[in-house]
Parts: sequence; structure tokens; C-alpha cells
Amino acid sequence: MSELLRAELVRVAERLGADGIEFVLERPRDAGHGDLATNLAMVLARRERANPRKTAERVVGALQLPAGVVARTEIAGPGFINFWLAENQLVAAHRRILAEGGRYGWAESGPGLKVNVEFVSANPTGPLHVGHGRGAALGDAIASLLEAAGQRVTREFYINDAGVQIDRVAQSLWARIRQETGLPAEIPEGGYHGEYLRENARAVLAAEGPEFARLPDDEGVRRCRALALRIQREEQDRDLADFGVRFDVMTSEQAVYAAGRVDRALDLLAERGLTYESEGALWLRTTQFGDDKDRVLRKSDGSLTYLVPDVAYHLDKADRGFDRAIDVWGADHHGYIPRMRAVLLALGLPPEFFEVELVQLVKVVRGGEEVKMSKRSGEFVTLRDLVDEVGVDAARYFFLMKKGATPLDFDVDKAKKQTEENPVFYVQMAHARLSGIFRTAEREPESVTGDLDLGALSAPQDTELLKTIVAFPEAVAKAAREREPHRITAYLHDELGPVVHGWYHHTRAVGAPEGPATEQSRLLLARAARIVLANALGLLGISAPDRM
RNA sequence: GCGCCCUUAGCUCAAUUGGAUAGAGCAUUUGACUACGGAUCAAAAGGCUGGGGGUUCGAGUCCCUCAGGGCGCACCA
Repeated sequence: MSELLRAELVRVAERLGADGIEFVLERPRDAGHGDLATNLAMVLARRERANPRKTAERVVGALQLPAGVVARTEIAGPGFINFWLAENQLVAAHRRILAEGGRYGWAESGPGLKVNVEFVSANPTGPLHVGHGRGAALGDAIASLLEAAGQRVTREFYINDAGVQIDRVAQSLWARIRQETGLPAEIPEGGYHGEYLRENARAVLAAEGPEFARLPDDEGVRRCRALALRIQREEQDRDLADFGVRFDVMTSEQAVYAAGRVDRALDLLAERGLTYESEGALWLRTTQFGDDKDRVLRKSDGSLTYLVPDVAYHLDKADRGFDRAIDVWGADHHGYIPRMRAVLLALGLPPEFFEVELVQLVKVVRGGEEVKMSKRSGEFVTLRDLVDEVGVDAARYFFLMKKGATPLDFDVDKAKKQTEENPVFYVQMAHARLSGIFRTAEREPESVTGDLDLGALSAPQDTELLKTIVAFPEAVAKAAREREPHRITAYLHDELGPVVHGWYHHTRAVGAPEGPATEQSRLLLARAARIVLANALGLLGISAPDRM
């Protein structure tokens, strides 16, 4: 219905000689300002240096809407135009919720963009930490939101298995294997000291036999490289699977090299005249594309910087036909964005192709104190430890409560509470209570069908609940457009949750004192609200329990 | 030194991207169950949006400046 109104406003704007003008049509914060409001008249007036209220009168006078859509129009404040929708619009919207069910909130538009969302992409050097968990929750939710917005999404994980970090973990594992059998060995400089490598060492010895530790160092390290990679990858995959995250594509850096893509990327840059030799190194003119200094591609020792495989990998994404490559990165990589963007622009990719969503640090707090490490990792809190303590639902919800770009204090005590202080509990409780209504009624929600009788929904809480659930698709579209899942947690906790609890508290569905027509309509309302709660939670990867 | 992000109620955070009277939760105070789960609800109180200047019908949001905090500035990944 807002689409219809928007289209008509666009038509009026064109008639008033303002083609393509940008204006806002949205649900006002204050319900006293109508169901929908637009600033069109003020934008027009600014352009024409006219009185906004007079312009608003012209706009309203030119509107031609079919009967039964808008009940009332008002010009208010500095020149806002407020619309009250006709009641039958709400009945129709409710009908749509029941009809679409689990897909309510999803865009109707046809095949959208092909989007690649790359996230987590942890080095295969150890278990995932809580920061990876936040990236996983955020990337997965952004992917789900984009799917809901009608786009074709691929969830991808990039395995950095060709760099020096994997050498270090191989050397570290080799040292632990020797230590386990009483042979002298030291963890190398920059190596990994976590307890988990001791576990891995014991597992390798159990599988390969104790003589494995007596191999020459170079062969031992070489074999440890493959073993460490496999062991760490398997553990990360388990961590992710248990966190409810599933990837469509795992791409390995080694495979990017093996396919010749890295050499091809270098050739392509050279062909375009973007590289030059200086001081024995090969440089890229990223400054021509907005970077603050040129960057080295091949160091004077002949090895490549990590920029080269990263560029090759993103070219590969473009070759695979993606319109967008959205990368979820740790915030410590933000300095790396300009040069990546510069290179991709230089290679002729459109500026909107490459997008980065940053994830800030997670500080785990228990009893008011920061928790700095887990026993197993030795240096960070693992995702598994956190999930074991608070559960997947609470972990995901807390990770998604704030914008990714702001630092997060994860309050473990609060996440475990079974009271309203815990936002995820509060929201899930709303769903469980609605389910409870149907238990009491001894009916399946799906068996309650038909249209709402607005005349029978006499309580103000009825109307409030109806308007709140009808606003859900707009919230999804906005969250997808902005890549901001926290808008959905905010919708759940600040809007829908309180409205459901308030409705439940103040009105009665089963055995409604107003009579059977009211009971029927309230059951229909409860069924619809339950759908919206479940869909919103589902987008975030959180369960919607019927009992708690 | 340069660049990016941040500073909003006692605390943790929002604010429809420049809109109407800056909103939630926690904490505090007061009240509400013989009813679908009181694991909840209703209400009160809490603010010079870090300071100052500017842009305009209109600024938490944009620009300048000052103060405070975080991160980044490799021929590391």
C-alpha cells in the first residue's frame, strides 16, 4: 500500500515539474502523525523557494488515489503531509501475513542481484574466538536479510592457507609433537602457544605412532603443515556448524594460486600500465585510485604481498558472476580497505562491486570483569566456550544487538538470565506466550483462518499490535539495504516485544469477554504476530520456542 | 605527525540517513494477579546529544574548531 502511495506522489512531483526528486515516505515515529508521512512538499518548496505549507496544499490537491486506500490526509508542522490508511488496508495486510506465512517479510521482486557475502574467513591456525563469532552472526544475518530482499546470495569462507601464519602453526605443532615425546623443541618466534596444539600433537602421535616425532625437522614440519591445516579446519567447521552457520562455498588461497589466478592478476595489472619497478620491488599505482600511497605487489626478496592473492580472489568473485562482493572484516583491517578498493577500481570493476562491513572487538564480561582468555587457546576467549555457557540463541542475539562497527561488551551474566533483563529471553517469551494461547484454545494456529473483524477488536492494544506486525516488511527491507541486522533486534525488542506482552496482558483471546467474534479475531491476530516473531528471529538465526 | 571511527539519561545502547516533542532496556521509585505463563504489565523520574561557532524552514545527524577515547598508518597477514 505504501508502494501505491509512493507511486502517486512521484507522479504528482513530475506534474509539478520536479522529475526524479528524492523524498521520504515512511511511518512516523509518532502515531499522532498518521500511518504514513512524507516530506515531499518541503523538498519541493526548498527547490522552488516557496512556502512549504502552500506547496503541500498543491500536492494534496493534485493527488488522485483510488477510493478505500487513504482515509484521511493532513498537512502538519512545517509542511509534512500525513496519511491515515483506510481500515480495510489493515485487514488486507493481515490476510497477507497468513497467506505468506514463513515468507512474510520477504520481498516480492523477481530475481535480484547475485551477491557474495564472505565472512569469518579465519586463518586455519586455531579455534574460532568470540570476534569470529560476531563476524559469523553478522555475516549470516546480512546474508539472510539480502535473501529476504530478493537477492541471490552465496555465503563464502576464504581459507588463508598459503601464508606465513600456516607455516608458523606447522612449526608450532611440530615442536609440540617433539615435546610430547620428550625431545627438545621450542615454539618458534611468532608461533602458537595454545593448549590446543598439545591436544593436536597427542592426536597426531596416536594416529601416526611415536616414531613420527623422530622424522627430520624439515619433513616433520612439512607433514605438520597438512595435518595442522586439516585439524584446525575441521575444528572450525564444527564450531561454525554448532553455531548454526552454513557456508555454500569454501575457497582456499592455495587453490587461487594453483588455478594461476594470482599470476593472471599480476599480468592484468601490468597490462593496464598500473605497475612499476622501484628499489627492487614491483609497485602498484593505487594512488591514482584514491589510495594515499602506492603499494608493493612483489617484495625485493621475490615474494608477493598478501594484496596480490586478495585481488586475484576478488577478481575470481567477479568472474563467477557476482554483482556484489560484501566482505565482513575485523575492524583492525579498516586501513586495508582503500587499497583494495583502489585496485579493484583500477581493474575496471564498478565502485559498488566491493563493500566491506567492519566488525569491532568483542569484550567478554563476567561479574563485571573482563574475561581475557580461555584455558585452551591461551590468548583469547573461544566461540565454543561462550556458546557452551550462554547457548547459540543468546550468543547470536547479543552479537546482533549493535551495529558491527561499534565495540561490543558481551555481558555473560545477562545473557544467561531467565528474566526480562535478558533481551533475547524477553523476545522469545513473547513467542512462547502466543503459542500458549493456542495450547489453551486447544487449536493449531494454522486452523484459525479468515479475515479480521476490526469492529470486534475493540482494545487499543489490538490496533497497536496489528500496525506493528504490518510494519515488519519495511523493517526487513531497510535492514537489508543498510546491511544492519541490529535493526531487526531493535524491532523485536523495542517494538514488537513490548506490544505483544502489553496486548497479552491487557486483552484476552481465549474466552474473550467481548464475545466470540473478538475471540476469533484475537486468535487471528495472535497467529499473525507469532508468524512475524518467528520470521524475525529466523532471519537472525535464532529459534522461536513454543515453551520456555 | 597523518587518516578513520567514536563521545547521546546513573549504566548499556537507539534515533527511519537533514524531519515533527531525542527513544528503548537495565538500575531507581510507585502501583497491578482467584483470568490464555506476574518469567509479565502500568506509571514516575532521569537530557544544554563532550565544549564553541557555522550552514537552513529544521541539526544528535552536514561543515569548521577545541577537548577526550579507540583503531589504523609495513617490501606483516
